[in-house]
Amino acid sequence: MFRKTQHNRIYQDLVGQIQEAILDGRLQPGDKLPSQRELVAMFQTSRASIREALRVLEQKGLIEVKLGVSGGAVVKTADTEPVTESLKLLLQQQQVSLAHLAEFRESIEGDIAACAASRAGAAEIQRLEDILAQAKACLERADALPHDFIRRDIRLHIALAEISGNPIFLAVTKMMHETILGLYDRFTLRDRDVLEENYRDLCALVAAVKQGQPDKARRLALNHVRRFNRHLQTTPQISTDKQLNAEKA
Amino acid sequence: MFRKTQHNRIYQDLVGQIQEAILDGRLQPGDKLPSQRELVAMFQTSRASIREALRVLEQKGLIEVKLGVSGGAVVKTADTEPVTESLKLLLQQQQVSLAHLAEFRESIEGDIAACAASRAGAAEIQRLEDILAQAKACLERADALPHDFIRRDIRLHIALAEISGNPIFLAVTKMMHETILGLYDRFTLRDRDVLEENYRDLCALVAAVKQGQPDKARRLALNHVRRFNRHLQTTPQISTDKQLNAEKA
DNA sequence: ATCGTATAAATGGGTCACCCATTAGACAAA
DNA sequence: TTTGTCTAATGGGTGACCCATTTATACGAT
Repeated sequence: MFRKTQHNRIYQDLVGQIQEAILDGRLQPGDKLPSQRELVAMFQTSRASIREALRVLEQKGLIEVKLGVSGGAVVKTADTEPVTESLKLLLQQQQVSLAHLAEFRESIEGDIAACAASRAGAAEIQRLEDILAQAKACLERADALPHDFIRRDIRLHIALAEISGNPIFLAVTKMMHETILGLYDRFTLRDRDVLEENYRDLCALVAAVKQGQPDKARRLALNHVRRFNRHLQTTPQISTDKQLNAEKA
Repeated sequence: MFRKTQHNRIYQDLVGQIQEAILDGRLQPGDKLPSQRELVAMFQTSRASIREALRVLEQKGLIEVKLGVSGGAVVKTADTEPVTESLKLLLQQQQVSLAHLAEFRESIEGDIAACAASRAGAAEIQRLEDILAQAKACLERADALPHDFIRRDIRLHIALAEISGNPIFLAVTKMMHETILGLYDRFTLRDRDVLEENYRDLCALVAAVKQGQPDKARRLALNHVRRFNRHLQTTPQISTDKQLNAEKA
């Protein structure tokens, strides 16, 4: 029937107006907003309110604020980072288990690989092979940490998501791997055998992408993820701070 | 090699500390943060910095700030809203198309249905059938709007995601449908035929879940999504403000 | 002329002392 | 019991102010 009375907090109004200008295209990426003191004059409000609005716009990923003379708020190009960030928060709050992540990953990684296989050009394939070469170097150098290899592994999956051309795949992939990486410390994934097996999986996957075989790429990616998930399940798990906190309570 | 010197803006430190407390579980949903003036004393900083931090946390969907005595910042329960919000921003900046959403949805909706089919108990099936009954009523009542049916359609998909038992499926499903719903106004999806076809799809899908046939459920869900996506592609699209502005420029 | 250095100016970051509107609860009046 | 009023605590908002960073410019030594 009736709705709650609106408490128009000033900064919300400012955020709305500036956001609208950006989405309308009146403000293009790269454009500089007026200085805070000018905005104070334009909007007839206080600097504190202006700055609260800028903080929110910054958090939304719409602007970037730089320091010093000729600094100020600049409109950013759209990016998946805010989506990734909030997805991560959501997952961390809902106490998502590795099993959940694994199941979800099995659901999409194959399709990402298939998309990438059908859309990759020469430049994209070169990029994948560069990452593969780096990963190989990590395996062969005696002083390289397992962590270094894993970073390349993740970079390759993110590259595949980028090649897929679908920003949702990209955002979700980043979210998954950042979340998994945050859980890595809990696992002692140090077996050289496992890493080398991973590497062979990736080589085969990139080869399928190179040959433009979506179905083969999908199958290989799925097997890769499944094998990886099995390793996670059988690897001893180290307690996290969070769990320790929960036990204390 | 080197990283940019850190400009530890105070509010970022505050956001980090409070966010960490929430993610660690030291602050539970419903818990009240100290008042702004108390936080000033605790963190030895100014109220403006405190408030900038609260604005950011609010934007992240971690807290909610209420007015008046016994008001203040309260830890919120996790929600998909921030993800949806930033995804919508990406969409409006034309970085994500409906085709991207459709592709992503085809990638996971089948697996969600399959999970649900293998995990649904009697109570869950009853719930699905209740929603189906409501949807049927929406089709039969002359005064029901297409919008009402679509809301039931969405609720059924969300229920399936809940039954799947995987919070990532749930979060992603909510995100997808909230985003799609936001775009509905651009489409004239008013054909009764389309809605009834949708309804038959859902009936078959629920039946497969009831019979505990994951593969059949997966196939039906996938066909349902594909057919829906085809309708979106062939339905006349209504221009948005942004496109009108772009044409003017 | 060239190079380095000091200086000035503009910017965002941050603090402080205030004041106002909202709200819950205590309490009095009807 | 109901209604109105007062009070205190809270978040919202403001303006004056100072500081650190950054860039352009002026100026001086070579």
